[in-house]
Amino acid sequence: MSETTQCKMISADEKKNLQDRLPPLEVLQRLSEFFGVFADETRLKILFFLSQQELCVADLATLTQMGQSAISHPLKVLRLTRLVKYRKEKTSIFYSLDDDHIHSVFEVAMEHILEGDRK
Amino acid sequence: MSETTQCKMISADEKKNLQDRLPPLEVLQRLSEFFGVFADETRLKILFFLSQQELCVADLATLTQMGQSAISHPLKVLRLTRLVKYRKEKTSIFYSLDDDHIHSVFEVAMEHILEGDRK
DNA sequence: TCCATATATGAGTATATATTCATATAATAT
DNA sequence: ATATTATATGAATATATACTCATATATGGA
Repeated sequence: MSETTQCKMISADEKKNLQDRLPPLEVLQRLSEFFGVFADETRLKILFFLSQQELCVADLATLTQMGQSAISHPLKVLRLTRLVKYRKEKTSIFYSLDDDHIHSVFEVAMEHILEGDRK
Repeated sequence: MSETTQCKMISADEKKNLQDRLPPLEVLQRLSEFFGVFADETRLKILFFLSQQELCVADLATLTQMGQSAISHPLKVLRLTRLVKYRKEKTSIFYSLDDDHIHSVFEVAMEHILEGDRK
């Protein structure tokens, strides 16, 4: 914040224009939160398995070879961000994906990664 | 890892099948790193401004109202992940976007966020 | 050559986050 | 009722990460 550098290749008008077009902070916050959910290997594994089929918590723990609590916590994050939904059956809780966009998100990400490999 | 829960609604065959289809850990790592880059408001601001036009570091600092170092560090992350490119001109360094997918990434993310609002 | 400017980098710190452990809750079965 | 099973949750800890400050580098001009 306290800088001496004053390059300003852009004019005051351009500056104002650009700043005005910047999405509101609230939107930026929600965007970064959204991406943050995908920035974790455990949650990615869960999302992958759920993209294949509906699964209960215990099975997700088995599949990921992680503890039950280590699955419940990320599942809560996925619930709160509305990426998964669930239904109860007896004492089990079955989770499934709750967003059509998830596949698109992965596709774009994979494109970027694969493109990097080509270079 | 040391759990007693053994729900296993899925069979041993299903389990093996699902685990085999899971993308390799290296891919999952790179995916989570990729998303992690977008999980930061400062980097999102930088990416937005660069989506509008090529800019030097000092201008990015002015636009974001952050210090020069606070911009250089995230720029390094964006460079290493190949999301931005740069060119030198005298003592300035001009950054610009280096990935066609970025717009798609944002579009999908915005769709999710807006959909959540509707509910 | 010496100085000024623009940017990069490393260390330090403060904060966020993932995992573990222990425990709570909720539903079922005996 | 009590025990059992599946899941959720809170606290604690360990690790990662963002920002600040100080300094280094690199380029151009005097």
